[in-house]
Amino acid sequence: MSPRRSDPNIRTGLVDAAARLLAEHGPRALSARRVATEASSSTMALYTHFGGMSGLVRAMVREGFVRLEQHLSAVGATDDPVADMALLGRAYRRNALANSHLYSVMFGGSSLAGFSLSEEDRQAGRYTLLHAVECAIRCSAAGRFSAIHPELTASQMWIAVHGLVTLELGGYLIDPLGADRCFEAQLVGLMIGAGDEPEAATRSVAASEQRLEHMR
Amino acid sequence: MSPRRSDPNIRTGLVDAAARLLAEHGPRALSARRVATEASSSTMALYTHFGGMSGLVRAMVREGFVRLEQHLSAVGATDDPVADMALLGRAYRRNALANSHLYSVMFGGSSLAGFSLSEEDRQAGRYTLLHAVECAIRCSAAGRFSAIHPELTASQMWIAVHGLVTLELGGYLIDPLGADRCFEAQLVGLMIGAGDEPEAATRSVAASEQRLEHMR
DNA sequence: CCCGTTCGCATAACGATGTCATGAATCCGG
DNA sequence: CCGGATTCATGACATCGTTATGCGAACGGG
Repeated sequence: MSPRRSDPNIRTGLVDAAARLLAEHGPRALSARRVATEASSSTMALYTHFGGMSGLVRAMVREGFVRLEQHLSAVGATDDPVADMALLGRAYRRNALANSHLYSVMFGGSSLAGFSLSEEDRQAGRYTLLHAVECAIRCSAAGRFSAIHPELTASQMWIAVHGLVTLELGGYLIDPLGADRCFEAQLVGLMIGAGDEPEAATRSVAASEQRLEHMR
Repeated sequence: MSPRRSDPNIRTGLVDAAARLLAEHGPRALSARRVATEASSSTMALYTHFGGMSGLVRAMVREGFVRLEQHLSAVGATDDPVADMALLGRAYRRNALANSHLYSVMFGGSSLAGFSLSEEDRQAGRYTLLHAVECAIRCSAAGRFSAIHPELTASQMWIAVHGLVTLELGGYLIDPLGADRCFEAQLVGLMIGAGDEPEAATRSVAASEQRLEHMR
C-alpha cells in the first residue's frame, strides 16, 4: 500500500537548491527546470513532493521561519531583560540580512510569481513574536517597561525592526542616515517608548551590542 | 529627426492598463501580451516606450510615488505640528492601502519577476521623506520634539509606519492586535520617543484622526 | 521466493510568457 | 513632394509552469 523508495534527500535537495539559486542568482533564477537540474532530478519530482512551484516556495518560506526561529532562540535570558529585547531585535535583523532573499519572500507580499502565503504560514510568522512577548513580560516584571499589554509592546518592536530591515534590504537607507545608525537610534527609542528610562535604555542597548558579537 | 505619430495616450494607456490589471487581478496578470491587449495595442509598443516589461514596472513605480506624494502634499501645516506629523503617517498609510499592489512593488524588494529598482527610483522614494523632515523641524521649533537631528526623527517615522503597512498588507496583523490598534499606539509612541509629552502626544494624535476624516 | 500492485520520477509535450527580427505604415525636415 | 526616421503589428524564437504518458523500482501477499 505504501511503496516509497527514494524519499530521504530529494525533498531537502530541491528546497536547498531553490534556496541557493534564490540567494546566488536572484528571484529570476527560480525556475522549476533549473531547480530540478541543480538538484540532479526532474521537474516531476518537484510536483510529486510540492505540488508545483508555489508549494516549493512555501517550503522555502517555512525554512526561512525555521532559520529566524533559530536566530531568536539563540538569545538567552539574562538579568537585563531590556538588553535581551534589544538583542532579539539584533538577531532578527542579522537573520534577515543573512537570508535576505528568503526574507523578501516571507514578508514581501505576494509579488513573487503566482504565490501567496497561506494563513498557516502567517501564523508561523506570528509565532516568532512569542520571544518578544515573553521578553516584554520580563521587562515589565523588572520594572523597566510599563506593565500594560506586553503583546502590544512586542508588536511595536516587531513592526519597527521589520520596517527597518525591509527598507534596508530595499536599499532606501543610505549614508548620512544609514541602516546601522537608524537601527541603533530605533532600539533606544523603542525602549524609551515602552517605558524605560533613557539612560538605562541606552546602557542596555549598548550592552546588547557587545553580546551580539559573542553570538554564534 | 523626431517623427512621432501617435504618442499622446499610448504611454499612459499602457501604464494605466498595467496598474488596473495589477490592482484587479494581482501580479500574476501582469503579462506583456495582456497589458498590450488591454490597452488595444501590441507588445512592441511596450518595447518602444518602456524598453521591456521591467521598464513598464518602473513607470508604474514612479506613478506610485506620484500618488504617495499627492497624499502627503494634501496634509497642510497647522499650529499643531505634531498632529501634522501624525496626519502625515495616516496619509502614508491611507495611500498604501488604497494602492496596495503598487506599494508592494515599490517597496517589496525585487520579488516581482526580473525587476529591480534603480537608484533614481529609490531617490524618488527618499524624497517623500522631505515632508516628514520639514514637519519634524516644525515640531522641534514648537518645542514639542527634542531639537537634535530632525532627519533622523523623520526616518524613524517612515520606518515605523512602513513596517506597519508592510505587515498589514501581508496579513500579519490580526484581531486582538489588529493594524488599526497597532497604528494608533505606534503614532503615540513615536511622538513620545521623539520627545513630546505623553498627554500632548495623545491629544495631537487624536486631533489628527479627526482631520483625516475631512481630507479629500 | 516471486509476482502483481503501486508509487517515484524521467521524458516529452502543450499553452503562455518575455523578447526581438522583420516589415509595413506613418510622420517630419528639406 | 520626397527620403530618412520612427512607431508599431506580425510572427518567430527560447524558456517558463504544468501535465499526460510510461518505465522501473520497491513493497506485500501467496
